[in-house]
Formats: sequence, C-alpha cells, structure tokens
Amino acid sequence: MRYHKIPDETIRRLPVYLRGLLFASERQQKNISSQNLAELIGVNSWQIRKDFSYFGEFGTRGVGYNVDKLAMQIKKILKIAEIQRAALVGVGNIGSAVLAYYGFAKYNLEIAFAFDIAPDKIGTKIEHVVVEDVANLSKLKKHKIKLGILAVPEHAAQETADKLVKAGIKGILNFSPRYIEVPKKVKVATVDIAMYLASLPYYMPRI
Amino acid sequence: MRYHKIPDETIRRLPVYLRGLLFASERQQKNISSQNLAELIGVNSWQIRKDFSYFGEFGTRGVGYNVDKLAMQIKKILKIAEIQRAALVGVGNIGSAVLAYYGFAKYNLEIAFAFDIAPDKIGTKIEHVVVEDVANLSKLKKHKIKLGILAVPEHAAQETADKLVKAGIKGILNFSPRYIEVPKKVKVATVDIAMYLASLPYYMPRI
DNA sequence: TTAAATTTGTGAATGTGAACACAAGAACAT
DNA sequence: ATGTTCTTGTGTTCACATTCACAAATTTAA
Repeated sequence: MRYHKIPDETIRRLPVYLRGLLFASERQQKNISSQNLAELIGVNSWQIRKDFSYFGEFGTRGVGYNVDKLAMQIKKILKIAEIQRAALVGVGNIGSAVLAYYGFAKYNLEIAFAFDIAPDKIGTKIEHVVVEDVANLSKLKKHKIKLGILAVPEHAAQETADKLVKAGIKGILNFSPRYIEVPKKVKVATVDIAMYLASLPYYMPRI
Repeated sequence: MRYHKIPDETIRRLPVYLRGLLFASERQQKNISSQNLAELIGVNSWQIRKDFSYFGEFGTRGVGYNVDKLAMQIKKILKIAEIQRAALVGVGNIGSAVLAYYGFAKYNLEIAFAFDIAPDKIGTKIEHVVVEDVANLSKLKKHKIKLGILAVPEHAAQETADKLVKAGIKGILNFSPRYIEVPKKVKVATVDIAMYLASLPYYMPRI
C-alpha cells in the first residue's frame, strides 16, 4: 500500500485521530489499539488501520500504536509538526469567538495577527493580540504567515480574500456564507455554521 | 431516476444550492440555469443537474430553473419549509457568536432558547433571547424543540448531550471538539473549528 | 415553419472510498 | 516450547459518488 495516493477523506480524518490520541496521551496512556481509538472518536477500527496503512506501518501487532509517536507522525503528515501561525480578519462575533477559542493549540495552530476595518476596534487588545487596521494586511508577507481566517461580513468576503491572497496567504478558513474565488494554488475551507444546522432536519425522524 | 436513494453528498450540497438561489432571488432573478448557479457557488453544472434529478424534474429545458420554486423545493426536501426552532446550550464565546449570527434565518432556522449553567449569565438577555438555567432544559419537550446546538466546554459535552436527548432533541449541532455518543435515532453534526484549519497546511504548497 | 441555440435530464462509464475477512506478527500463559 | 490471544496491515469486494456525453425539450431567430 505504500505507493498510493492518500484519499482526501483520510486527510480529513487525521485531525480527528489526533484529537483522540492527545486525549489518550493526557490520560497517560502509552499504547492504543485501533479498537480503543475507534471507541474514543466514533470511527470504525478498520477505517483507522486502513488510513494509517497509507503512510506506512505505524503500529505493532499484538500491542497497538504508540500514542505519542503516532500523534507526532500525524502532525508531520498534516505539516503541523512545527507551530503554524495564522491571521484573522474580522473581529466581529465570530472572529472574537475564534480568537478566544482554546482549541487551536492542540493542533499547533496560533492566531498571531488580527485585523479589522472598524476604527473603534483597531488598537484594542482581544485575548492575546492587538487588532490592526486591515490596510496593514500586507505585512503578513514579511512575517511569512500562510494561514488566513476570514470572518468578515458576507459582502466583504471576496474582496478581503483577494487581499489575503495578495499578502501571500496559501490557505483560508472561510466563515462567511459565500463562495470565494481564489487562485488554484490557494486552498479554501468554508465553514457555514447555519448550513450544518440546516441539513439536520432531513435526517431527523418524524418532524 | 425517480426511484433512487438520495446520496448523502447530495443532501450535503442542497443548503449550498439554496444559498445560491436565495442570492439570485435577492437580485430579482426569475430563472437560473445550472451553469449560472454553478458559477455562483463553485460546483459543476452537471453535478447540480444530477443532484436535482434525484428528486424529479424541477427545471425547464432551454430555460433553466425557476429560482423561487426551486428554493422552496429544496426547503421542502430538507424539511425546513416551516420555521425550525432550535435551542442553544452554552452561552460562552462560541455560543454568543452563534446567537448573534444572522445567517440562520436564510434557512428558516431560529434560535428560540438559550441555556447556561453560570448564575451570572442566567437571566441576561443576549440578542433576542433570555438565557435560562440549564436545569430547565426539559421544557424543550413541551415546546417541541427538536434541534439543539451544543456550545459547552469539552468536559461537559457528553453530559449536556445526554440532557438534550432526554429533552426530546433529535438533531444536535456540536461545537465541542469531542465525540458524543447518542441513541441511533439522534443525528449529530460536529463542527470543530480548529480541525478545519488543521488540515489546510497539508494542501498548501511549500511550507 | 424551419433551423439554430439553449438547457435540462439521465444512462453509462469511471473513479473513489468503505467494509470485510483474514494472514501474519507479537505477546502471554502454561 | 507451544498454543492461545491479541492486534495490525492489506488484498478484495462492494457501495457510492462523480463525470461524461448526448438525446429530448424548449426558446429564439430568420
């Protein structure tokens, strides 16, 4: 299996696995079986083993996987073994929540910059960063920031995305409910909160 | 194609289509071709046509789709033709942002209740709802609320989910980075903000 | 009325991922 | 030592989803 393209779905699951492993690690667990991890995160054990097999042999038969070693492997695959710094644009409701969210550290992610267009926000300190004028976005290039988080109002989404791209951003997490067009080299992940809620009723029995 | 199981992926895309249609509707557009819609939302036109074909024939050849009629069809399929009321549990950073989010109305979703456990939050009015004690969660049954939004700290996630289920909730939008176990009848959609950001670096060229 | 231009709807082909079953390796008990 | 138990790794099968290509329906133009 070593010479195979890695399925996108596998990549999508890796952070989930990582979450489970870190959880096990906190509990001082040294080894973990695919079955054990499966129960922790709600994925089938064969799916887990298959996914890992794309990258080589990580485990030991009869024993399981070394928790910390596997976690590090996954971080390497995802390219988050080193801390990745990100820039947030838009410090409104969602932006503020993102800034305050403690969950990024787990994935070696850090929000190092925050930008907004509103004069009354610029200069204020939210959590650990000082909000800067969106006009200074181009400084990201100098700091080699490659990750951007887009949390601006819908109508400003495309325009702001363009600015991010111009500032050298290569990956955008987009919270605005709008399709944004970017060069092929730039990867966009869109998270529309309402959309997820909207598809739940379909699956719910008896409405 | 009429007698076929609808692919989950199709259901996942329906809210995206709906978003595009509502956008076109705001612009007073009466008809829309699959090609036109495709450009609006970043999906292939044949994918759109194929998806719609699972539900019957919505369009007119040579003309396209009637924007408002199609939007209504999709709402019906998703079971959001009538307004769906949801309950939010946890009015922290994410919870507050969710309450303030304007994007739910588009999908006929409304956050009608908010709960928290902190005494200093209970009784306060955030946006349009008064925060109630989580102990009153059981009142949801009386109000026939079927949708729950889980925005509590990680360690309280499972426990709170159990309470939601006991209160008759059939669908949960889970913002906590933890797998939650629920009866098979209950549908859970998990949104871990950090996870989406974590898988971006993998796809980014040259880090 | 006829021809050209649009645009949908869908069968068929292709591609991708999930599920399975089991051989092989490792540990443990006796 | 030897058999039993545990657990991984993966070839194979099956299910699902995407892509393609084109016939059928409709409108527009001449």
